[in-house]
Amino acid sequence: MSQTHSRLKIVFMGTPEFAACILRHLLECSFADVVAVYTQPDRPAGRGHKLTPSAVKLVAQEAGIPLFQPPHFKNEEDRAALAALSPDILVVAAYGLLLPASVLAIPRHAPINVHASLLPRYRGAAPIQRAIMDGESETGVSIMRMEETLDTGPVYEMRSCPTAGHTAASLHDSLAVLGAESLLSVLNRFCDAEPASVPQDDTQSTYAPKMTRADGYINWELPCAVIDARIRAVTPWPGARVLLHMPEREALPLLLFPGKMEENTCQETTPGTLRWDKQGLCVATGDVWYRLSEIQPAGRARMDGRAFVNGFLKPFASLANNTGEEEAHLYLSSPE
RNA sequence: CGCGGGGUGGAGCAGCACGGUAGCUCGUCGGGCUCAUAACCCGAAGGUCGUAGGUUCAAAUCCUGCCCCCGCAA
Repeated sequence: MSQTHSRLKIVFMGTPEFAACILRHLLECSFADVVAVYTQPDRPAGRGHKLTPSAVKLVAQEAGIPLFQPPHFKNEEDRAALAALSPDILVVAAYGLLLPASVLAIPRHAPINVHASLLPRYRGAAPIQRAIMDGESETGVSIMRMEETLDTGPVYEMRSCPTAGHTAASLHDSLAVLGAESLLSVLNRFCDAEPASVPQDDTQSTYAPKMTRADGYINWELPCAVIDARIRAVTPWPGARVLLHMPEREALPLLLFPGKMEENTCQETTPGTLRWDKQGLCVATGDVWYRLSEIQPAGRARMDGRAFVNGFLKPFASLANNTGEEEAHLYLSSPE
């Protein structure tokens, strides 16, 4: 692993946690020096609209690495500042900016990118969520040479990872680590010469557009497996959103978290119907019952199914009819 | 000063506009029933009602400051 060649001079560009994870790995790398970090300018975020630094910025600051936060590279002086760093390689991961050719041409060796999918599939902004949502059994990371067009460059290396049981959040974390490891492997080869890369087959490409709130709406008439994949894909954002309709009360907005598919069929029951017992609650889908593990009512903390039944559903046992198992109805949340 | 919702025994909630006995569904502990049970019956423990002040004969309830949590928005 140790090289007799000089260490690689790297400029890193990234913004959210996915990028921060990769940067942390890069900082521990024995054959690369991160000489500067670029990240998106601090933005107002969170309650109170406080100016918030990106995850990458925090890592860079802690490591004492020079930090740049230009809003874009349209100005000659910003490009010149980057060029002055004379990087061997530009490493980009979820930076949030489409880099112009004039910037991509700056590094001596190559501008390379870590993308969370098995290219050419799932190019674009939400590859992790989209892969889960589509029911893919496997996804992964790709290390590629950047081109002017988004996620189209030749690929140095890909590593795959199963999606089973993952939420977008957990898969994101796994892929960030996998991506970092794969990146280091590619960089290591760069110490000698630019490694081989294979062009993407554009005819096989698919696009993974950014997630929207509407992606979190659930159609209960679909098969349980499809619904489960969708809920996992939108967790934690935008979240599986539904409205709980109860007799003589305003509909309650709910955020659902991934649960478990039951064995027993619910063909006799209208999809979306909620049923609860001592263990918790289930909702009817197109085929089998889906047991909800955690629910978050509007304005409340996340809680398990039993707690939700105790506090929110039991009071209705008296209003509705009660005979052992109780039912209410869940409907799709409708777009305003 | 972006908008709104919350903090009540271990959990989830009700009670607060009309101040004055701590409620509900669970959990826990003890006992009973049962071949048995997350089932059922009986009983018990457990609460500074987020925090600091104020008003009042009296505050979970009204007023003010502060802390923490959640959603929207970014």
